[in-house]
Amino acid sequence: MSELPEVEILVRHLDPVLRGKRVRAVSVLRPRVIRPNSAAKLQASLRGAKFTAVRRRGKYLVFELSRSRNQPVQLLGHLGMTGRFFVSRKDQPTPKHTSLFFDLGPERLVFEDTRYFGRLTLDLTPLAKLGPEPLGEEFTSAALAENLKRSRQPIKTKLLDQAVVAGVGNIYASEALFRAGIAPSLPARKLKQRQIVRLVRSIRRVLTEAVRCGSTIPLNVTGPAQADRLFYFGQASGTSAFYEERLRVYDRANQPCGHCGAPIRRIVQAARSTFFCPRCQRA
DNA sequence: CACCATGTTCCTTG
DNA sequence: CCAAGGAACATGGT
Repeated sequence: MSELPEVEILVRHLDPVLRGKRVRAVSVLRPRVIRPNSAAKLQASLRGAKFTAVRRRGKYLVFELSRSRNQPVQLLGHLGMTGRFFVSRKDQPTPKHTSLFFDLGPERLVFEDTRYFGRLTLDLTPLAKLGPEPLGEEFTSAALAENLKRSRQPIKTKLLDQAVVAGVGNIYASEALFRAGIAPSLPARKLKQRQIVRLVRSIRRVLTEAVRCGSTIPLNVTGPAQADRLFYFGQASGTSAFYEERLRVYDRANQPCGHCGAPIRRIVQAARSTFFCPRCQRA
């Protein structure tokens, strides 16, 4: 969960379901998720507001609502590592690690998050710090080159910087570098122009394929609210294998590279796992 | 018990 | 001031 493609798919499901629904109340079970705003402030701002749209920016969900007299409110959501949003009937029990839920009348919008790294806030300043959308036209090789040219950081680490490109996480950073044939340890400023061009294309391709693949996965509705519209995906037994088959290097340490047969290696960079083919991605 | 995990922010160090 | 590294956040799986 929770790199750009997963958030994109979630947003596509949530948008038509939430549009027009009114927030009757907000129940905050874990006040820390609302940092830095207080729970009381969020409840006061959202009570009675109506969802008008749900969109995505980087890995953030942006909930747009309208209060009385058409006053717009925006709410920023981040899934962290394990966060999930889903809609279920009010008579269904909420899961164990529910951070918060919105009372929508007969239904609820539930924010479940096992590790509680996720966030929900009225503070929109995180959006201002994000770099270009990788699938938008502002993400060009010239823009990427500008961001890489002064950095000695390994390119893999640099791709995780949301100010460089918004939405790439640990899985797709490894995948994009594999497809571009670039060693993850290469210092960012050492990339040649043609490598940067290839990297931009690889990032776009990897993310686009993931969104397309996720869109075709039947939603996994196992769980406490089986009959309801739950937005789990890529998580359950059946769908997961299919979903992860597309990943060519991530979590494949010691398995043969699909291109050359050399064993995939796992290294640690900036305290995160990186997977790559030492033969297809030479330093 | 040890180590690992899809993310971000804050603190320290150079 | 900036870049880079590491801890912290919290819980569960292997």
